[in-house]
Amino acid sequence: MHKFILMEENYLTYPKHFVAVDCIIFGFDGDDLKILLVQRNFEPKKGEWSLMGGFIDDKENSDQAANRVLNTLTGLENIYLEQLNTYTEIDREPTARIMSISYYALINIQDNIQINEKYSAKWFDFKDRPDLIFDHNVMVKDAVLRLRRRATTRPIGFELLPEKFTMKDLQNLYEAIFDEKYDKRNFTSKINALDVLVKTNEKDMSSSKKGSFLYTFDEEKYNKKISEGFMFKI
Amino acid sequence: MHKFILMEENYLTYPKHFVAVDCIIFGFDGDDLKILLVQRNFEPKKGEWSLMGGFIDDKENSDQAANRVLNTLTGLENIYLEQLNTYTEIDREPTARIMSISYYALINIQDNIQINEKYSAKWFDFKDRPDLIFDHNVMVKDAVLRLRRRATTRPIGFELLPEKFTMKDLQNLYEAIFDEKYDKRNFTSKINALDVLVKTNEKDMSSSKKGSFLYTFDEEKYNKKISEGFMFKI
DNA sequence: ACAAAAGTGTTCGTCTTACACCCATGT
DNA sequence: ACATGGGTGTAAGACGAACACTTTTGT
Repeated sequence: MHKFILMEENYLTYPKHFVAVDCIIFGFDGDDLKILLVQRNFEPKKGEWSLMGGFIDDKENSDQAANRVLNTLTGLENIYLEQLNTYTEIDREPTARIMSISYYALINIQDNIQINEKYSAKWFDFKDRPDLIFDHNVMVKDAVLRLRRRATTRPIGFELLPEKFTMKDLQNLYEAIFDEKYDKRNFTSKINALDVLVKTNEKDMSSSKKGSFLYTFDEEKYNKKISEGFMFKI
Repeated sequence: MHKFILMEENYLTYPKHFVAVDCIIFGFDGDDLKILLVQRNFEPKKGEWSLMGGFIDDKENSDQAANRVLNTLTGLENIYLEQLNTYTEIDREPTARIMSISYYALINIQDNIQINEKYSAKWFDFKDRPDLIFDHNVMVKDAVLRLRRRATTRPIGFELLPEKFTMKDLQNLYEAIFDEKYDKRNFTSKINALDVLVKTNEKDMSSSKKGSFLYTFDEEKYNKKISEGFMFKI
């Protein structure tokens, strides 16, 4: 039978635990959804692929830890990060009991990122990612579900696309996230109905002879819509 | 500048933390959404209202800890519990740094619950709950958002209603969760379209002279629908 | 002139919403 | 007989899904 441990006096007699964060880092290159993974350079499981993680320090909260980890790996600041789940199985890592709070990040690959070489990190096609250590596969599966939910709730492109993008880019992004194909006409009119994009008069000439118009997000309108609680359903 | 703490060798040099669980316990009495709160019987904030919580032991994961806490308070087993967020602000409690993983529970108040008297717990109308200690108000706000999301994704009545219930009960429950009123005819036909209820030939005579039919959930159909990924939108 | 991608509207069916009257029964 | 809550259907509008042709321009 289990010894009772409830919130009572004498805090200090209770056990303490290692707590880490692990980041599921999503990117988009215009065609495919990507995930940034690191190759472990220490035992156990040295050489295998894993999420980028780090322990939480005494002087930071978990959001700060996740930002720090991400910044150490990519040099980026102010990245979109969202807490997901906390994994607490006793034997989830073999070395010691370590709880882990997962975070997912959305980053725009085009911001030329200087990946810290110390961590042997690599972008993988999401659909073609390697098997990961420990429970990291589960974390990734949970994260993509959240990403999809988030994408139905708000147009997520802000974070994953460059400042200017074509309608095709945006459609490719949604198709990559949901692993589905959409009709171009329906997609366009749904996006236009949202009324959060601004059509610039520049064209991207790289993909066709005709060229396709570039759009930007109207951040103000977008934030207004969010605060009014709109839902974006593809 | 911050000292780097990343996942590397020498796990044991990293700091450890207190980690607790806190339970947001929802109930439904047929009319109103309820929340079960406990009055602290120790300092700090002795006498004030809070969520029921407890520290995570070395030999249990957080789900088990949440179940234990809930069981200690109510004597109930196998309650629907779902992990929510993890709160890690350094000063979220004044005594020591304690991280807390929140869980929400759905319980059917009619199962005559023997609340452990040691904890001076009390059911409050959700809309009329007292101010809570620390960041527990935030936890509750986050929890009700999740409850609403969950309720749009699956008919949640299983957990919050007694085995047999009237259509009115179910409507009252959804109205309580969303704090909105629905049209009786539309509600009924939407529920019927879901095809997960079984109409018994018993009536509840307590609410009217005519009496109203009692329903049960068809658990098999319900699980089948869930696995097919249906969405229940009110 | 042709190849290759961009851009654009309409129709049909389904779902959502608004709305009001009769029913069964106990008193 | 009447008061109380229970139970039911329909019409109008909004929304989602399916679908194909014209435009532009570089080669």
